[in-house]
Amino acid sequence: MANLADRIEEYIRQILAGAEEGFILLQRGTLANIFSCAPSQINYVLDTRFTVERGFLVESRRGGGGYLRIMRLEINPDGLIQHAMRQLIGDSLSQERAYGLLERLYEEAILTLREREIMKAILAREGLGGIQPGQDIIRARLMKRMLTTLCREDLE
Amino acid sequence: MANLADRIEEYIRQILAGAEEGFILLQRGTLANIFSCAPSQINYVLDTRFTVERGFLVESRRGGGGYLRIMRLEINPDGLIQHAMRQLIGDSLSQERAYGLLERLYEEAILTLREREIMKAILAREGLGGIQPGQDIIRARLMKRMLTTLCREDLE
DNA sequence: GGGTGTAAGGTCAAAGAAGGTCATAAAGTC
DNA sequence: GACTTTATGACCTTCTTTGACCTTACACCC
Repeated sequence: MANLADRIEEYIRQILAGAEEGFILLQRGTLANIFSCAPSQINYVLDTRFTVERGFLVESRRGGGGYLRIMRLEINPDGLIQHAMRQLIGDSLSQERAYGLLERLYEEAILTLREREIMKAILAREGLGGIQPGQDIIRARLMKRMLTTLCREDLE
Repeated sequence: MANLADRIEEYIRQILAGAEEGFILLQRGTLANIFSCAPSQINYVLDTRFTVERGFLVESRRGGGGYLRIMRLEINPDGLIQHAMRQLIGDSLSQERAYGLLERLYEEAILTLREREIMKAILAREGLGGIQPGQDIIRARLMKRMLTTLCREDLE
């Protein structure tokens, strides 16, 4: 059931979890070799799974001695929500990015599982389908409202 | 009586009954193969038999490694959530009624304070303002989706 | 310092692998 | 015979995987 992309993601997360410094260095070719796949598959995994919304930053370098540098973004929990709203949400938000962000907030223990699932139910395409003006606009608005609510001091 | 749809339903129920987690993962193609039928027949069964009203929720994923995820909902017909759901069927929902409902669910300890506030933020007039088709319609839809989520057995 | 060879990683389009939808045919039911 | 439920097939959308081709960095040589 677990496809290649998921297995590669798992592998990278594993290594990252064991990294003292919060980042790891990998080589694309080596990784592709380990999983016997096309090198560009690694890019696909990085592009879809190790996104900023999910709390990762990827840098790379080409040429001899090239590498991939994958970082976990550590932000203090207090600032995380505000940061998310400013940097990541904006006026329009796709389901993919919304889900990535919720995943991240859950991993940081800012949301409970139930809270995350409630929010996913709302922000899903099926939930906001057929809406005017544009579901990405509404999604951004609702996400901000929910996160703002969680920042209220009386909810600590 | 033992038509194809009924037999497929029975098969899925059987597997689901043995699932600790309250959900199962299946593949549409595999299932269609087992019963030598068109894949869309599986959708027919899911659409007619594994509905929210009957206590199930279905999610899916396309593409390589795709699946169907069929979840059981905890259903107690006299429960507050079920009562609320019945009222929402085919209905529209004002902010006042929505808030009232959330209040009761909180008092009955079905919702945490945070959950209640998240849901209020979503269902508020300011949240759904300027939306087409009609904010009361959308509010009912979103409320139903949230309540359904709360019934998922895998969130216990 | 400027070629140039080699060793990385990047991009993008197309093929493949799922599941979804909808109109229509077939089978039951009354 | 009319209505409802079930079943199929053609066509669509989404997600994954691959491969051909491109760009960047370094090393080495002259």
